Amino acid sequence: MMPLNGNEGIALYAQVREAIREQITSGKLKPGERLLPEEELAILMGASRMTVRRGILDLIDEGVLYRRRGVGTFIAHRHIDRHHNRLTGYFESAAEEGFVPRIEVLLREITGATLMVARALNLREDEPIVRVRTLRLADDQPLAVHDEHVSYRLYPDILDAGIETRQLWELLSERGDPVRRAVQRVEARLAEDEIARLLGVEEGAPILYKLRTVYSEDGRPVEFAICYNRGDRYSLTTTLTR
Amino acid sequence: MMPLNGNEGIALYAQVREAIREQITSGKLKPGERLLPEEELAILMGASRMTVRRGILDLIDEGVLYRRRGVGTFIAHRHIDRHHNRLTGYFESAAEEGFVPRIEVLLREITGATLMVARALNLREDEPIVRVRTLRLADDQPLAVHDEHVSYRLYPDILDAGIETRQLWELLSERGDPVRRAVQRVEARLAEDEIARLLGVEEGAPILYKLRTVYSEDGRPVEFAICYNRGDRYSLTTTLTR
DNA sequence: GAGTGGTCTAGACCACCCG
DNA sequence: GGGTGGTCTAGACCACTCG
Repeated sequence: MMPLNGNEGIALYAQVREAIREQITSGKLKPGERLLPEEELAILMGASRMTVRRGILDLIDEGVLYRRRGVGTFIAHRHIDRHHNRLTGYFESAAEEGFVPRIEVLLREITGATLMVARALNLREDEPIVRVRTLRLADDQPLAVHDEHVSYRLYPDILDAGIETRQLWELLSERGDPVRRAVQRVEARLAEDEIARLLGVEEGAPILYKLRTVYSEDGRPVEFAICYNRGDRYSLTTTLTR
Repeated sequence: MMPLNGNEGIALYAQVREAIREQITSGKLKPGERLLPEEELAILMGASRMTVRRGILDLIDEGVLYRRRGVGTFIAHRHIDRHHNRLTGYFESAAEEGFVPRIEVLLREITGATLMVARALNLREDEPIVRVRTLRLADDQPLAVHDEHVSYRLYPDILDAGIETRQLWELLSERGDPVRRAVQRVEARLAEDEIARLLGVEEGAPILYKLRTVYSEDGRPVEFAICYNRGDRYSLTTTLTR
């Protein structure tokens, strides 16, 4: 472990974190081996113990390291294990997973909130909302139908903003409501007439049905989506921690 | 915000965190309002700024607070928003969600790893594994069929340990491999003959199909499960963060 | 008892945002 | 320019684990 070279503009704890990560990915530190104690790392890297510690804690959070009190900090096996709980847009996901994304707008309207939508968005029933129904295609094959809802009062001009090529909440971010987290629930269902037709599957084909509420930084719900995903082409991965 | 009373044995930052949380849940601090600056809180609560900060950061992680650089720390709306990414056992979940859990062991055997199992557990194909198939019931209604797999070499005596009433990985924890995280993938599928019969549904009924690999603290995969969940009774909730 | 991580302090300087 | 959070320091004491 060498002293850190002066990467100016990057926080020291981040440099510590990446230096340790580099030692692992380069194979100088192997799974199961013990990391040097915080104190020694601090001296070697020319940082305070608290700073080294912060870098280490980041890596523990990622599952790259683990520690046992009174014993030491160790390199975990299988640090391939990414977090799968990042909120990403359709185009981002496509870039990561390597497919060509396309979105077709099937419907856009201003209508009254159903009870389910109203509850999710913290509105009263029948309050005006913008509803956009889109078909999402991956490599030109239908993947999902989304029904997205936002409050019309909060975002009266959202329909003019190029929904064809952007995820709705990317637009919301630019309007001063940066989305920060989402809660989604999935179920298995069967395709019914219209959804089956749109997705190009038989009626009774399996559908991963997903309800997603997206919250802005300040904790307000800003978007609610009902998603019908083709069971044969769509799966969802999650990381759980104890 | 009062000075902390001497709750001995509890870390000061945790007391800070809970004191702030209490101010929010009791309504003394309302959504959208600004929290006192770190410096002032430190003085009021009789702790150092770094300690107060740590408590605040915990709450930000939970989505209870949010902050803007150079501006302040604010109380988020809707702090109902729990993290849904906690790895819990069937009996824990039942206690939280309020149903009566029951597990019936359908099959237990020592067999060779299929390719899928071997890949997940980092073994070679045909290496001996313990396989346990269980039926999980909620309020005496079938909910899911699980096929759980662990390495026979690592846990030769796992079959003697009361799988009927315990989740497999709870036993693993007691054997010195505390489970720490899991990665699971879900898809929608249709029930086929045997699974349909076991779950008490028609063939072609929707099934939430889940593959779950559970990792121990040190990052080794310790358990791999294939789960068939009844689509009409089972849903899965996840929190995503940006 | 020696070594480790867990907590905590009382400062400090900086970057950012606002009026 | 004044207030905020973001980073960083150089110590300190404690709790836990292990031989």
